[in-house]
Amino acid sequence: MNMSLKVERSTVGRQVADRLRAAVADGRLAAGERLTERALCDMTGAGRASVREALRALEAEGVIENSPHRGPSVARVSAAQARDLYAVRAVLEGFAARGFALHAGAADRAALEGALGALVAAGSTDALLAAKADFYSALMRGCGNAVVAELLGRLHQRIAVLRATSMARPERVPQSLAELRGLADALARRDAPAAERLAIAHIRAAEAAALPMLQEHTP
Amino acid sequence: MNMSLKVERSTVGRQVADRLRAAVADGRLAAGERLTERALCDMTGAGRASVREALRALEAEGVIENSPHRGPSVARVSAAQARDLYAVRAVLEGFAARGFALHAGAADRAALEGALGALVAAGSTDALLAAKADFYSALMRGCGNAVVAELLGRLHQRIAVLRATSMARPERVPQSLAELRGLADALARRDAPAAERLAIAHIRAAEAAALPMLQEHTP
DNA sequence: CTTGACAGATTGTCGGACAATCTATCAGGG
DNA sequence: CCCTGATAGATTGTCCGACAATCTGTCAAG
Repeated sequence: MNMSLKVERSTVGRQVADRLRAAVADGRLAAGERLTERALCDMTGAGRASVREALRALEAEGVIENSPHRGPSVARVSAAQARDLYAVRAVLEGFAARGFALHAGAADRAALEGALGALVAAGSTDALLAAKADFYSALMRGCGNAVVAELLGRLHQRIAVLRATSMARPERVPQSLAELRGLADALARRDAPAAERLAIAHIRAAEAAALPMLQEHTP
Repeated sequence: MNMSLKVERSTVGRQVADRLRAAVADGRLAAGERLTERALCDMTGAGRASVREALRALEAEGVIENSPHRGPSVARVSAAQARDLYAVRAVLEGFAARGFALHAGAADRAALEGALGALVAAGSTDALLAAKADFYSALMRGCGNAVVAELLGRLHQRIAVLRATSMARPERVPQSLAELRGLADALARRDAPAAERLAIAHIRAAEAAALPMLQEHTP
């Protein structure tokens, strides 16, 4: 049998973690905001044990920071940290793109193309984000390296925090789309060097668009 | 003031995590071994809350695996995972080496040279491991990217688990030392491409020495 | 204005308790 | 004999309450 139906055992702690993650990603919890356990208990209805569990998970992901006896707060991403974050992401995503070009299966290639189609056809912002997630999901599955997939997942979380502090720039969407199409073409051609180069260029462009917003806030 | 005297607030949970980490790294806890909270409480004298906290941290680091209602167990690293682990480590460490070559400060360069000196002069295995840790510590500080330093720290943890399952090969020490010296030379020359190439080659060699041990255990 | 002590708030940690769930053992049927 | 199903034990997930340790802000004294 090869049916991978993971039952996705959901515990309260994980639900709380998911809710907090989402709240941070869409800006309901601002960067630097302090989170008291009591408040989170009241907010979620969960007990302190579950809340603390969620906080540990988020802390490990880098979404929140915690110092003993002072309490956790939403991670504040400095300009320097953001630069480091994007640099590492570029390296890893370039590696993933190369891996996909070299040894991705037919299913993952099809999924990537499908996501790209949904990407260009997306009407709403939500649809666009969903298609983007699908695109990256296919890329990660097809790159043949579970570790890089895991690490990039966390980096994306942290960058999502960052993106919530700056703001969305709809004017960059067409440019970003063109970059992704170029990447997808290289992947389809199995052109590993080009894929790596384009993936890195894509991240660089995203960084160049996002960083200026931060420079002002963190002198 | 610029004196970074971090007080290293130690909580019981972190102490337990450190002890478990060490126990896994040196093989006292074998890969795949199940860990019951009760046993850990008795072993460490800490309460369940602290033990669970430590378990969450180790789980996030990839040192242990956990599935709800079944309990945690020491992570079992398959041959495929090990391959992925080394591949990502090579990419990241190459990136770090490049960064160090390009913009490391004098202090970090001196620390690297000092660690290399201690490395060749090391008499015991403990001294050798300590010097190696110093070497990597200097490399991470000098690479100018805190994110890659953090990620590599975790990867090293996971690889330590792996190394505990296979065994130490003292016959590779001279070869490994020569590789590190070559890397240090390239770093001192500020030769970024060579540094990246040598760092990657070093990881590849370590992988080639470690992987065969795993192939047999995980068919 | 700086320094020091004080009080409030919050976390770290423990112990106990109960339900939900997993695992292994064992009886019964084909 | 092998497979299926139920039962019991063990373990985790979760809550509650409690107390000490520590941080933070306020306020008085110099």
